[in-house]
Amino acid sequence: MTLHLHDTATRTTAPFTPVREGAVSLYVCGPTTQGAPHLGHLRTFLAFDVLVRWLERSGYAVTHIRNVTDIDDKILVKSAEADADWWEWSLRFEREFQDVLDRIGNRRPSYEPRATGHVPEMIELMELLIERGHAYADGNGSVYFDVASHPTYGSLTRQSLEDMQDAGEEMEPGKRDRRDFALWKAAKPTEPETASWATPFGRGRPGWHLECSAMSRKYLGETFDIHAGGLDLRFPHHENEQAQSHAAGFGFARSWMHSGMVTVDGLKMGKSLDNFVTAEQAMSEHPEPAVRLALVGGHYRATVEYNARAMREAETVWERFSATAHRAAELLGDHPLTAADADLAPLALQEEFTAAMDDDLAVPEALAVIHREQAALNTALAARPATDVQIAEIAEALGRLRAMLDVLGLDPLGVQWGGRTGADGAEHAALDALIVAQLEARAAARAEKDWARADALRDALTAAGIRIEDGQDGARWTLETRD
RNA sequence: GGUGGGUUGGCCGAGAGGCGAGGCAACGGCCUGCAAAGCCGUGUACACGGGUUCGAAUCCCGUACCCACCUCCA
Repeated sequence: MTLHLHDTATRTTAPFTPVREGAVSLYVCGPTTQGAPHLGHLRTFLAFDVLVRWLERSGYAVTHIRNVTDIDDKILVKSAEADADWWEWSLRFEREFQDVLDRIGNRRPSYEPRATGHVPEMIELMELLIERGHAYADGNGSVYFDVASHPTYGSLTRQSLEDMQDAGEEMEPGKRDRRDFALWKAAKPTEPETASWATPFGRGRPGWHLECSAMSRKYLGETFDIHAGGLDLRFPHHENEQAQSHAAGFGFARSWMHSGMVTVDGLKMGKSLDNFVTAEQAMSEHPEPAVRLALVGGHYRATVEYNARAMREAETVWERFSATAHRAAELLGDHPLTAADADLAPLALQEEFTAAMDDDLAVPEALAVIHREQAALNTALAARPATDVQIAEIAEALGRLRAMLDVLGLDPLGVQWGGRTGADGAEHAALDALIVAQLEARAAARAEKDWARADALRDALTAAGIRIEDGQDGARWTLETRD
């Protein structure tokens, strides 16, 4: 089986064939930097991070573009409310997004173009659309897309113009049709001067939809492979983008991928319901890889519910992955496959894992394969491997486990999650010396069958957050990460 | 009103006509001085009502309920 991906435009899952052999051009709608990133943002960017990882693992060179909408109505409103410059406000959250995505192990895109840096490209596109009869300037600085001029408008979301719900509000005076949308928004006298740019149509600023058409064209070309984003962007944003680009004569996205929403109590996380959990909040309450697992463990198109119970499960599962990998690494010592920067790319993956990922990134099935590999490795570790052959088998199993987990961004021994020790080297060594001394005292007590003393020593360590596991070759310790 | 998606065992979550996905929890066992960790075992679930079929969670018809989008939204 080759890679199959689901295209939300056709609602079919079909073999993936890129425009250029061996290369994939991907455009992901990025954040509007108006506020702090929440789990919904994380979910979407994580979903497509896994896509990129899998494409690369499959041998494709991926050009991953994710824009930053660094100017829009809300940015202007909120920054004004906070008595801050809009550009400062915007950059502040752009940095916060970057920080949070780094923390959760998201690979950075090839490029992250900002809307404000692409005004000339947008002007060019507007001129092209006006020339072709699909857009008009209202004379006051705004430019609108003429929906009626584009017969296939609505095709992405299978909606007909007639059935579109009437917004009911007052229509902007310059619009010919209520459903026409702004390509360019006229500057308002109340807005700061820095928030508008001169154009042949008057001063104004980018409309939300136009920037994506302009930037995807600039960096990926007039036709590219995949356009991705959150499910809630399908309409109007993606419908409008497609209308602009098609009307301009571009091939635009050959397929669309949309990630499912994050819910709380069954309802979509969002500002209006005030039920959103910020990325910062989630990651301060739970280990980053657990948050990642919770968001990435379900199928990317399915809704994922965020709650304490789900997080507890994610933490448990992550700890088990991590514990198995670390136990194997301890046994293997300085083996090449225990290194944080070990090259996992050449390692063969389980066939079932590959088949699952190739089937529209079926992560739940892929995880089942990982769990099986993990159980096998645990069993092998418990069997006191001693011979070279047995050790080599452990190494191979560890390599397979790491390689599969790495596709999901969850390699417990990788650089992102702290590598071998999970702690700073010097501190860890000092702690280890102290604990080992306690464990030796406990071993002595146990040898004398002084269980009270042995248990007291263990209880003291447990109270300090140190978990003791007695193995056949003595005790090992780990830090208890949970409360 | 329009357009999509969904309803699977205590919980989460795959599957999509016949071979018990998987995970978490629970219970039992092995191991262990005890514990922890690990391993093994135990659950006959597919919203409801009809129908098709030798056989349906999976197909068809109908019903109910939930969610998303149609306004800014990852």
